[in-house]
Amino acid sequence: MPFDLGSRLRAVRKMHGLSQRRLAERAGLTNGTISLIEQNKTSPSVGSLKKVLDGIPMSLGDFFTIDVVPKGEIFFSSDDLIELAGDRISYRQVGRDMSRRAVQILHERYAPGSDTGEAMLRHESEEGGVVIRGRLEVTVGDQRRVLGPGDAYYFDSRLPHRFRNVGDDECEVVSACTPPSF
Amino acid sequence: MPFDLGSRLRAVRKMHGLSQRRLAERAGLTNGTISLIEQNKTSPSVGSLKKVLDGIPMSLGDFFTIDVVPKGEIFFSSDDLIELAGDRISYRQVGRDMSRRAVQILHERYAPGSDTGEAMLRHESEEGGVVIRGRLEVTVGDQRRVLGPGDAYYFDSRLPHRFRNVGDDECEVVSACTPPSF
DNA sequence: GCGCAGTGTTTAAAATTCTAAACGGTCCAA
DNA sequence: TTGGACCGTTTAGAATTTTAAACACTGCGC
Repeated sequence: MPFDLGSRLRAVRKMHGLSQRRLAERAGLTNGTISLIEQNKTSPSVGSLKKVLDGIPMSLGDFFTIDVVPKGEIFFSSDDLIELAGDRISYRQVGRDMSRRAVQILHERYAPGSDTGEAMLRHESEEGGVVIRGRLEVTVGDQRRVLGPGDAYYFDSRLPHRFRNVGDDECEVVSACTPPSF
Repeated sequence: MPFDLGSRLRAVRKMHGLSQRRLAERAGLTNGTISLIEQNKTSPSVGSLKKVLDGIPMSLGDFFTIDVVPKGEIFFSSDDLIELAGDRISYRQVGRDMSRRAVQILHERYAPGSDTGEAMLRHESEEGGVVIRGRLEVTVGDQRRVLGPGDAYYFDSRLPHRFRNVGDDECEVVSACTPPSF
């Protein structure tokens, strides 16, 4: 039961696109320290680890709780959506087992070239959506894909994520956020 | 934002009824170390902290995530239950806002003198119940109370807890556990 | 080829944590 | 009151982490 803190830190750091030196600078430590920690050659003090995480930024609670490898699928092709509907109306579900994942559907539009920027991590949040029109580039952790009409996404919001309209036209998306606000 | 690891450890340790020496022994450290950590006079290495938590036992994730002071009420008098019912049937809810707390109701009986012992902590669990007949001693963290007919409890299962029938007769309880199993 | 800027890694010395033992306190029974 | 058992705290020295600087490697422009 050796807790693999090194790999965990390395995964988190790379997900945020930081080098050892850049993270060390932001954390107020040296790059050597980051290297030793990631190789499990030292066990950092909680204070040092907190400094490192402040440079990401991420809380200690999230660091020890978050799944380093995203569980379940992230991307779904248009055909992968689950049809829940009757005959007149079509409800197509993103993701399979949503029993533990209460979410709320929204409808969004992105002007050409618009960009959400890198979003902060939040605790206990999930989000998903479907692209209706246009081309949307979705980045989740170290995974990235351009989605077209009919494609969809679903992921744990604690992973860093970003949306960009990379098409020439307005982009229309049906998205969902959690927890449900009404 | 100095993370008050010392107070957190002290609270967790006391909830489990351990002295610094007893915890140190179980963790394979010295009592002095526990003392220094709890006073925030040193910032333990993550390895040392893990040893300490193994002696409790508790995971690093739980340690940094758990609420040291239980949120919300724990105990409810008979009058505090929320009536949800119609006219013929009475549904009385334990606790006020259950929207984020999906649980499952059970029906239990305790023979005189029976005792669950100290239960392990589990992640992401909640439980509650109502005493129907008899007298049930409920211990949650550092709080303890003897409940009679009509009284009830609700708490985060990650807190250590214990049930004892302290009466001379069988004790009947309607309890609930999470997550729902059907 | 060369230089340069960027990686991650290693190592002796400085800084910090951890141990072992002592200290002072309370409580309770003899 | 005395003793014993337990409690949390403190402190010098041993063990570990962290630093600072060097090392080795890759990719890119010239």
